[in-house]
Amino acid sequence: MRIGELSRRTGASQRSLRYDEEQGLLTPTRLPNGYRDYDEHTVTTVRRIQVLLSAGLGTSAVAEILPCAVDDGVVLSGRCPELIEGLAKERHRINAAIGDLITARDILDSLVGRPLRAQAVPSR
Amino acid sequence: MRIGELSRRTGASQRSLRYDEEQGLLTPTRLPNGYRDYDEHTVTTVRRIQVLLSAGLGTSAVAEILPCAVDDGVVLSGRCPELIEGLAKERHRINAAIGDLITARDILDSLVGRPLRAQAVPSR
DNA sequence: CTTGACCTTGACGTCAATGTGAGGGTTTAG
DNA sequence: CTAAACCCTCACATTGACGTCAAGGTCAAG
Repeated sequence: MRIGELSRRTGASQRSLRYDEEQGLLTPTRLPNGYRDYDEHTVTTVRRIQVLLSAGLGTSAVAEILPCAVDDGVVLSGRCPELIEGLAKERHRINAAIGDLITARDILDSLVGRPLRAQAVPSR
Repeated sequence: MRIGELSRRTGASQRSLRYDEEQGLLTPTRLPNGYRDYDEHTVTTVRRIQVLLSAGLGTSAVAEILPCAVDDGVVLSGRCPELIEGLAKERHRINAAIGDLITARDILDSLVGRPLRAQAVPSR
């Protein structure tokens, strides 16, 4: 599929898709006329990218992570060896961010007079 | 207290503190020599600002929210009338962000082969 | 052949929060 | 008096993920 359809189907702007490619997150083939040609699978990949970026990972981090998840969604735990360390670090960052968000939400709630629920921090 | 001490006690850079003032988040008085003079209470305020900003709220949103929480930490549910709407919106945004973070964390976990736990999304 | 929808590359603009540096007062200690 | 540690106000630089515009190729329909 070409960039327009991919954009429509993912909600990502064409600019973003080209930017993702520039950053090594996507590697579409080219049609004879030079147009980008994405395969069906890419729709899923783009959604993953959107989630990871919106979670505050940088494009470079996503670029490291992404190729490990490419194959059919199969878990490739053993591969991507020295990467796991970085992942744990990102995971930690994310847990911290979740904590911050919950704290912020509690502040908002306290302003509205909404009682704070006791609730487990969703981490491990 | 002057800006140096406030910076040390909150971890915020002096630049950030001046920026926050420029954005209307802080309104220190001035000493005869022109130096900013913060009261004790400001330490708490700055911490709140840090949490809200790191939660993705913009300075303008924080500027709206903050004055409602100023008085001794007492809950001012009734006041700040038409603001509550905006707060609910921010709350929604935050919950969505939390959801994204959890999704992202799950992606990371699935890469490491860590099993996903069933867990409640911490919202209401 | 022309119109319009689609695609290309390239480059400059934006936004928010903050870094950084210049140039210059003030206050305390020696 | 002078150095050192504070503080001040500009004001330009930076970062990341885009938006936006320019100038132009491609292709199917009429």
